[in-house]
Amino acid sequence: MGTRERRAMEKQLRQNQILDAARNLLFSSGIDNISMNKIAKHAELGIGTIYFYFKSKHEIFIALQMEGVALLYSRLETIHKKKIRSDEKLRLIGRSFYQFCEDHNDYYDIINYFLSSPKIFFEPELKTKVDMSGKKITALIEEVVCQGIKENIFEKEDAGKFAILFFGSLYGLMQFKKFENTILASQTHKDIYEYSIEKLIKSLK
Amino acid sequence: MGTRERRAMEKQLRQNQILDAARNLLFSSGIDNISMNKIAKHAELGIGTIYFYFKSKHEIFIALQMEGVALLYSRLETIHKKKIRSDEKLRLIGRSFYQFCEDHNDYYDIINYFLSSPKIFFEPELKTKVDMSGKKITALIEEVVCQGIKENIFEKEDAGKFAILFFGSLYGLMQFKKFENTILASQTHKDIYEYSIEKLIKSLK
Amino acid sequence: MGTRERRAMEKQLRQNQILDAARNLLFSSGIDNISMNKIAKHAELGIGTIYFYFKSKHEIFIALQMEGVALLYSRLETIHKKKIRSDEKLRLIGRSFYQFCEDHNDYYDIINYFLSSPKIFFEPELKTKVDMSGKKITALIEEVVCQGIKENIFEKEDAGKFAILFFGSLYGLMQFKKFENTILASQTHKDIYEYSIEKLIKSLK
Amino acid sequence: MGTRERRAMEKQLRQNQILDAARNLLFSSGIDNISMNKIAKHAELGIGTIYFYFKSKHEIFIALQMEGVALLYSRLETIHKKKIRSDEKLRLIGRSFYQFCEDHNDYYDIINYFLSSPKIFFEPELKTKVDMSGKKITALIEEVVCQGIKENIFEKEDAGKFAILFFGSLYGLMQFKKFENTILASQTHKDIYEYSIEKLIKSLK
DNA sequence: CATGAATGAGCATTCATTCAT
DNA sequence: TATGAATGAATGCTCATTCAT
Repeated sequence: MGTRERRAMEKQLRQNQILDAARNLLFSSGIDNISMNKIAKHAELGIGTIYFYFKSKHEIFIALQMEGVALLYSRLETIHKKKIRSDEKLRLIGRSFYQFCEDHNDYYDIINYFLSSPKIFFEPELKTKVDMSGKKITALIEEVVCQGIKENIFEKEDAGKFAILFFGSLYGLMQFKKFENTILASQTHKDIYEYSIEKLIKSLK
Repeated sequence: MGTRERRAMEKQLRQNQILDAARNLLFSSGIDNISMNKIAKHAELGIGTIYFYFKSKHEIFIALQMEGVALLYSRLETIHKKKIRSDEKLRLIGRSFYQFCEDHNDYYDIINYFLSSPKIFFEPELKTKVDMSGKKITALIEEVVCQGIKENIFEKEDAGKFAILFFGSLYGLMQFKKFENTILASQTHKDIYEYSIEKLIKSLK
Repeated sequence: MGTRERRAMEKQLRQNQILDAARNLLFSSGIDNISMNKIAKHAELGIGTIYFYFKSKHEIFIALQMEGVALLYSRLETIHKKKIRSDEKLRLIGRSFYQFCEDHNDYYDIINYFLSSPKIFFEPELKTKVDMSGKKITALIEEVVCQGIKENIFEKEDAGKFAILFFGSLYGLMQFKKFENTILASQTHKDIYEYSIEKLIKSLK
Repeated sequence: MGTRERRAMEKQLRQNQILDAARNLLFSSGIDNISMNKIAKHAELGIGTIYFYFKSKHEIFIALQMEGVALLYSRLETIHKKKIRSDEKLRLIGRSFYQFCEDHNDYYDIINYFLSSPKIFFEPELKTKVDMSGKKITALIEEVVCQGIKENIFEKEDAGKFAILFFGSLYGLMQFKKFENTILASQTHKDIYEYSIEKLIKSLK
């Protein structure tokens, strides 16, 4: 392995080291309690070093968000690759998103962070990056719907619109998890979520 | 009017004065730019006085959130009172929520703030308050659905669950507004939103 | 003494405490080594307290500058009040400025700071404040010149212009003090300065 | 061309490359926004490389300052070479300095930076370098005055002293440019400057 | 020669909150 | 009731410089 390659690898390593620290922090103290100095301390690096690898805090957040979306995407992709009916795929996708949010509170928080932050907040360049990574998710859902239409499982439909409805709805519903003991009263959040998946799928038929 | 009553009224007055200032600030500088000192200056009161009437910043935010929800509720209520078919009611409710978000970016931001902040964030007491105010919204939707079922416009249905699906979905979809030029690509957000309303209503039939 | 008066006095006191700290720091470590945190530590106050009394670092600098100019002005005023010929007054003013720079290296540095900082640097409001304080100096010189003209000591002259030439020249010359051992070579700076005063005065006759 | 010479030339080249970057930065973002890292990036060189050619930021600044002074000097020299009366020369020199400050705000700022920084600031060695480059300016003026004396245009005079008065005055007056709308009130800065040149010249006669 | 990763002190400023009066 | 002075930890970020490779 040449010097250059080793250098590149080390650079990658450091970046991961920083991202690891940030992710840990995110997980343990919530998104509002991450600061660059804390990340540095956690990563056992000088604060300057952090800035050497990431231009700003935003950039770290975005890297994390993209990690999260990539992880979610890979889960959904696995489902998409299965040889099963499209309606079943949608069902599994819905559940998979739920599971993802449960398993990765950290990534969920950060995706949420981007989805819910006021409109103009990130520099356009970064925003586009984030958005595009999100687009992969809805695109995948769209494909599933298209497939279902081809298979005559679903009615003819604007698959692109439905994909956004589907993902947007599930995202919105996830937020209600925190109302389990108040608004939701007697119902469990999980039940409502499952019900919603079915309802949405049925609306395609 | 007795002393006690006058006292109570004055208290109410002061509280409103503070809330007015906070609301103005929220509107003019965004949710991230509100500080207690700024509120005090705006309200032309001492900072100590603010803390006399609200014991924390959270409390002020919650009061504002409740205002927002109340405003939204009153809009929805107006619709509910109309003598129209339940499906039309749902349609109008959906649109009304959209309009509300457009008209009251300030309240939208603050409702969003509560809906999207990490799970354990507020003292339980305050949280309950917030949640309950939100419950009124879903309860109203539930009523509309029940009515529709009675009228045989909708199929028999778990109205409570549907209400949450309906409101959760629309809320989730609203967040995608900011992707109008990226994820949504060729579609307008408004179209997708309208499409979603119809889809959801249809799923009841 | 009422409460209000005591309060006002205490406020004044604190402000002076802060300004004292800043002035000391300025004197001991030069203008580039003053930071708000250092001022706070020196003043034995919390950093927040500093910001309670002064909106920004600029404001402290400006307060200091105005102190300095006021001090210089008072020295010049004393001269102006004397019952002596105007040419002698100018001579004393020139020397007085020199002495002032020697005695108050700290104030000299800060006046210099304002005089030599790039054009657009301060918020207009603050800039005006500073400028106006400076104007008093040139206005006083102008008066002296006018008086000299009336007394027929000086030729008829645009006193306003000359005042600026006079003060500007002396200011510029002061900067050359630091070249005493290099550019100035065999001459002493003081000699050149004295020579310049005389030359400028003579040019009025 | 031997190896050694080529080496020397390459060195010169690199230095210029760095200086170019620094100059550009100086011009485009002002003296307070230059950092070694920025210079490196601009010059498309490693930061280490910069430090190989200049051992500190000061050294770069000094190189730039000397460039500036050299440029000013060359302008003045052109005037000095003309076959015109010495008084006219002084007039043109004065105007030329004014024009130089207007044309080269960047160099003006950096010359100013050296002229106005607190006394002991640079390592003696560097300071001497800077000072000497400045000396050339006053020496040239001195020559002009000497010539004028020889030509009997000017009275017998200590030309060295006058040169410093002349240049110091004009430098000081330039600083007042920024007060055009405040202290200077109704007068234009340019008028005052012109007036001053004349006054200074007349004082020689 | 040339590189660029690493440092960490330092910066100006903000802010929710407390508490003596 | 009402005030507002005081706090100090915390924030994101910059920068000149070093040094191992």
